[in-house]
Amino acid sequence: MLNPYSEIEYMASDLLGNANLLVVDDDSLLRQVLRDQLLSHGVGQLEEAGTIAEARQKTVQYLPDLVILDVELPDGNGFEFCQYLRNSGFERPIIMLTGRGDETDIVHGLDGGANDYIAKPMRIGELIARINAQLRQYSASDDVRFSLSGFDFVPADKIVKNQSGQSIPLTEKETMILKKLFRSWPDTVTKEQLLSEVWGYGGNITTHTIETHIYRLRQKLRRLDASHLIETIGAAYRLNK
Amino acid sequence: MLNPYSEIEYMASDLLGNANLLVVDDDSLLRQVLRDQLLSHGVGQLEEAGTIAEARQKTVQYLPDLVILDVELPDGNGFEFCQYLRNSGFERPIIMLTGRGDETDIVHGLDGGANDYIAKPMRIGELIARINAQLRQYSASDDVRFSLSGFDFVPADKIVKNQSGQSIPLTEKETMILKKLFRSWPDTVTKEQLLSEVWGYGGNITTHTIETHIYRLRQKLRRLDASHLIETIGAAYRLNK
DNA sequence: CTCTTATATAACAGGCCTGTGATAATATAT
DNA sequence: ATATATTATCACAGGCCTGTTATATAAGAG
Repeated sequence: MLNPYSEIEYMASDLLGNANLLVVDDDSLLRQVLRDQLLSHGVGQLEEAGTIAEARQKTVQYLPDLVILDVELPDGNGFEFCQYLRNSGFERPIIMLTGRGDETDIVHGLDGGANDYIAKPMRIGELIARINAQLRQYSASDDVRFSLSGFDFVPADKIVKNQSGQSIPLTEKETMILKKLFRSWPDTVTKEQLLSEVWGYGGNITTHTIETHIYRLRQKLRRLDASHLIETIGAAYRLNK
Repeated sequence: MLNPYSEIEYMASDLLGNANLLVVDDDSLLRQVLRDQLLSHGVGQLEEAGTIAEARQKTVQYLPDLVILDVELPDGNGFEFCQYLRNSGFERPIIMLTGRGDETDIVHGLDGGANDYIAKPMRIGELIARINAQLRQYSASDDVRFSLSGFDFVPADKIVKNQSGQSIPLTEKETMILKKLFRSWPDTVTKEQLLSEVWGYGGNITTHTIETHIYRLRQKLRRLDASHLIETIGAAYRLNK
């Protein structure tokens, strides 16, 4: 094996269920079908837009985790909106959808910043799988952001925010621990897991050090009225909704 | 705009040219076609494998930046090899290739850890675009690794290595600066760019601070016989091959 | 060539991060 | 209920990180 230590599980870890999707398409019938299918396949939340203007507004309002974007829209085309989103700092996955399966379109879409491109009529299972693949990749990206019951965690900035807009800076270690906790949610994370994930194999550290770091994290979270966020489950920790 | 400050360029930044691809397919004719097409489209380096055994060996030997993987192979199937790679800690993009365009296969492939899935016969332009899209995403991921003329830089571990195996730890700021330099290569990076990228808009910092950090980086690099790596170009810095 | 400006090098010091020791509180077992 | 083990809380101190100040060197202008 290339790396015998990292045993990565490509299991569910319910990415879909925690995802908030935005579907942009002018065909309201298709939107209806997508809504039914996606929600029944476990998508957490779903917003819809029929025009680019509407999509722009909803992107700001809901900051979706992933955008499904049709190319042909009444007030413009999806390629331009995709690039607009990218230039606005929107880094999350965009899956383009189109009736035309032209190679030119696909290249155009992908080179314009889309993450994936599916031709209509698309198969719902494939769409779900591609959505999952995108969410999985994004969750391992540099600029991932986590949210849980109103609290935002931005690893790249090393801060946690609450709904009131208060934000508290985290240290390096605190950020790594919290990242592991968020990524593992709703599962628990043992101290041994934290040891190997955060400190690696060179870390001559006892589990007591972890307890101290958790204590400090809780202190900071308390200042955001989120003292309940980290709960102890036996010899492990877990994020609490 | 969602974020008026981040103006991301989805331009070339020659990801393809610096990429080392591994093509796994038992059809040697197809491999030949792919080789010709990919290299003529600017792919930097390309390795080939006709069997899983061979693919396994070449993955370890060359650590390719991206794997193009056929499903049907003489000594096993691509799905299993894909999962094997993931369980071995291989995090880089895998694009699966298959004659069958069954939805089941696509779902199976993507859920098994593949990043993308293309049905044969594939169009070379689409393949290139999808390769580019994957490389782009990977370059923004957590576990990206950079290499330049024998020097390895692993942002996640905050270390630089040379061919002799010597490695030197970097500080947070040094890592961020080096990451920006590698990502921008072969372009130059001005001090203003470093200011906004590394320190952001709250940083009450003069450009002189950057000069000091570059100095410290060069000191460490000198210990790896890589003193030439960072060169000064006017008011900017650049990585030197 | 001289003056001016930009960059490189070096040393300094405050501050934050982090692991550990010590004690209290809580959970678990017998 | 008592003893034992585990976890939480708090204080401490060494060390590393980082921005700044100071000086030397190099580059560029006129």
